[in-house]
Amino acid sequence: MKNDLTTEQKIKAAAREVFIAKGFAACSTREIAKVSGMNVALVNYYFRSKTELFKLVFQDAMEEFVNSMVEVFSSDKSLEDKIRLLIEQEYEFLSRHPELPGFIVNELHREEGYEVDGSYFEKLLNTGIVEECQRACAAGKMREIDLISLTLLIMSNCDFPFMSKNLMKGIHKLSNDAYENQLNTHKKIVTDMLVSYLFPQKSI
Amino acid sequence: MKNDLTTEQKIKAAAREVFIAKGFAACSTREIAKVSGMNVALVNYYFRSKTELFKLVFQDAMEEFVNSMVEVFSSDKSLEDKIRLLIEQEYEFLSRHPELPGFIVNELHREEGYEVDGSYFEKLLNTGIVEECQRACAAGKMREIDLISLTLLIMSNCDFPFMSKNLMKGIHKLSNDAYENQLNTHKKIVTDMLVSYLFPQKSI
DNA sequence: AACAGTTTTAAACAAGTGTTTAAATCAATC
DNA sequence: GATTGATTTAAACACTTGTTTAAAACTGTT
Repeated sequence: MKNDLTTEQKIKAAAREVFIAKGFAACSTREIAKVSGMNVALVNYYFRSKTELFKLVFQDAMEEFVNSMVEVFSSDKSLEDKIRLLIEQEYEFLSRHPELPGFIVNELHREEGYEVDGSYFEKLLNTGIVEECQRACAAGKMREIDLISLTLLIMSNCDFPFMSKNLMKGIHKLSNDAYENQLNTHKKIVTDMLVSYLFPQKSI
Repeated sequence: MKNDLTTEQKIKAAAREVFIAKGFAACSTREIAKVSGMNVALVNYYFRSKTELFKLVFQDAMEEFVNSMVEVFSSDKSLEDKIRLLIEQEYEFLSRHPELPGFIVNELHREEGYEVDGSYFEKLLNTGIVEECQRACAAGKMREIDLISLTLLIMSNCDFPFMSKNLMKGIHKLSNDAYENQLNTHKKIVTDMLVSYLFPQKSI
């Protein structure tokens, strides 16, 4: 098993599992302790408080979430290929961490609570993607669009399909497997739609 | 104020407010009682339990959520206009109930818990929209797309921008007002993108 | 083997949880 | 005005919560 982990690591791993699955409010320190196989007191011994432990878990989640995008923008492909690659990679990443966007979005929602540490995103902005988009727009290679809407377009079409799994399964009466398949075909649709919207073919 | 409401109604209204704002787990019956201005025991007197009360609130939310779409599909406009109108109306509805999709998606997520009562969606299917789409596809008026992906496309691009408000505000360091404005311009983008994807211009 | 420091434990703490009880208040009927 | 029923109340219930305590067990060093 994972007996090579330290107690501290075991607790943090368990906390991540439980926090992401049920959210901050819906789980207890005792549950985290039980999942980690450790004593309740150890949670506070290593992490001071449930809240402090949550902050760590949330930060990690946020970093993973953002990092999955940074690589792509750092590559030296064309802008169109970057978008294609980004969607591809996001769907791959989210297949492995399907609960992550829901976790982040939801915990950010609960009473303005955990503010977003902007530093996560500076990394993303430092890839030069913003300037690249501006240049592409100016050169007429890409549709004029502000960065916020671009972010929204991509995240909406990548994250929401994973977040809304149970809702979609309910609406269309789908099994787990059926929905996984659906996600795969949806990825292609989203790629087509976004690329053809952002990089319209010139009419002759 | 709203003193014309019965005690039962006051409690249910308060429960809705608190449940939607913080989620089932993060709020207590005492908080609901306090917000409603009533005694704790009355919550159980009228609704048997916190869980039972939640089910009522969730059902109502679900119904509102779905009803906002049914009207549009029942109208006698062209399919393209229905899509346009649907997006328009969804953004308008979500401006008034911005926390609704997040509430639904998130509470459905928590441990497979509340299954989706399919009956909500039968109403939607009974509008004949499915057949209309199939006919439009067959006639080449609309891109071939399955109903699930169509649902996903529309909901992703309508709901996610509202659900991710705090995340987006954090990423792009926006004020509340700035984000409200952003939502307005995003609505147009989404409409353009979806319509031109679903109803592509024939190449000459 | 004795010590010091860290790690782990069971137990306790006060505060908060959902829910119930039994008495008090209210409203309407006779 | 007494009686019945529904409504409201404060108090209590047993249990869970996050956190702390103080003792135990373990570690490595002398």
